Amino acid sequence: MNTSSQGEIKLANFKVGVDSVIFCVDLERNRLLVLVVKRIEEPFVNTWSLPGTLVREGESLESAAYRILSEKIPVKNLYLEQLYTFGGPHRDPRESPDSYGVRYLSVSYFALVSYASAHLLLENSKQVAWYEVSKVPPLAFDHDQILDYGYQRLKNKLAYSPIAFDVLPELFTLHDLYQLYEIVLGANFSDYSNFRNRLLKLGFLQNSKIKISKGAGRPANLYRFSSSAFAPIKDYPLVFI
Amino acid sequence: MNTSSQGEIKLANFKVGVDSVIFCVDLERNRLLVLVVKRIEEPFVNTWSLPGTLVREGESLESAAYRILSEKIPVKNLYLEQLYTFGGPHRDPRESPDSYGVRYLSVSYFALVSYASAHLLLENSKQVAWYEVSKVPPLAFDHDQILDYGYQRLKNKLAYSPIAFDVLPELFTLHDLYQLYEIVLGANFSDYSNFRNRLLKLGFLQNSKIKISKGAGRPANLYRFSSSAFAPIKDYPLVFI
DNA sequence: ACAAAAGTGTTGGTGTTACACCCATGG
DNA sequence: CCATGGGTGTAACACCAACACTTTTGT
Repeated sequence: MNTSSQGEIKLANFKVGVDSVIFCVDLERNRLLVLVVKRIEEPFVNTWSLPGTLVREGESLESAAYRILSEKIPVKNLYLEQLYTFGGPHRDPRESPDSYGVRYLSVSYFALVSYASAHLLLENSKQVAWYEVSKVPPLAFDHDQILDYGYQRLKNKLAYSPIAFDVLPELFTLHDLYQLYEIVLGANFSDYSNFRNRLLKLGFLQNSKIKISKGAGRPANLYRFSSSAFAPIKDYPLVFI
Repeated sequence: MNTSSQGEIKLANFKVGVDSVIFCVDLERNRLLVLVVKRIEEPFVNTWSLPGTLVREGESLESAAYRILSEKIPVKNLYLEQLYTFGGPHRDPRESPDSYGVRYLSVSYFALVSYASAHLLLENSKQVAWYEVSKVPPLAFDHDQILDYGYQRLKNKLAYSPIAFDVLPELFTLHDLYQLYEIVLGANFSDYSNFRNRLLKLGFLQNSKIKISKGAGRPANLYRFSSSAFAPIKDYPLVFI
């Protein structure tokens, strides 16, 4: 960072926004949902957009991300990570010449939240909504692009990281887990029996021996993610698919 | 991004810096190098740091990254991608209370450049240097962290993406390619014969049938990366290791 | 008894690992 | 003719996809 002070060179001044792609897997109705909010001011007033906020004094990027999240849903049982930073000029219409040349930069975050948290808000105001990923309307700014990017990341993360266990309940059946993967990656992403064998062979799923019945049929075992059993293998390249 | 206008809430104002982790593989001496520059002003004056700059008016993040790059080396034959954005408060000492609360955010980029480009600069001033990754001195700001992050990314990219071919010469031997991988990933990352078979089976390496001799021993075939043969498979999950 | 849900087993095929071996050239 | 650098082959094994099958429950 050098500030060579030749006559005409001026540094840009930025406001920094944090926009989040918040996913939620609805296991009851087999849907992958993403959270959108309706803009209440210009630009793009009344257009759907990703939930976001501008970073305040003394606030970190991640805090800002958590702040908007917590305004919408309980911030428990979630996975959050930084996605990408979009910072080109002219990506925000507010960057008009008459606004003293202030630029708007957006640091995007990607989150996966538990359905239990999420559906608290399902009946909420008209300003906030969960859309199925395949049915999201056109979004404000470059948010369509950010959403695509986040969706890709979600699919990759699911294949290589244990993020599913951040949003499943403490105890879950292997069919729940399989279904979560199916909803995100598409049906036939893998044979159930092979999926099951692979996961169990990795050794971090603990059979609680507690049984749970879902109508007719053999009751399923409830499993638990054992972070202590996962710790030693966390740095190896694992594939969960 | 909502600008709720309650009394005391103030948005932070940012300068945005772009810092790059620039790697270069020296095939002649089996070293992985990273570019560092000596700071010529406060803060951290005379400390080594990653090459960076503050974003100017009308300039995109990537342009800024290319700008510093091009000051140091020819920006041909390189791979560049965004790494991570560090934006917490207090990461930059310039954020003192008397500087009107301006925050410094850093968008980091990661680059791999060809050795041919890089060594043009090897004899340069005392302000710029290539260090072996394992011997980099402590860096200014949080640049040690950024370097670590970039090194990780380099290793991952090499395993899953054809970035090596961006920095190898047009024609190269399979041993050159293997050596490049060895330097970055460490010796014994894979058996040579297996590495070779895997790469050839992927089908995008074109044998030019031109032979080249390296002292005694059988001459090696020169290969060429065929981007047209790679295109159809680029979206599949490939492993090059 | 039967259908539904969960869980187990089998089999052919493919990929990977760790080597040993063969080929072409310079000195 | 042999050391050197380059290239090929292969046996054992692990893994994986696909599918059939068994077990346990509710009605």
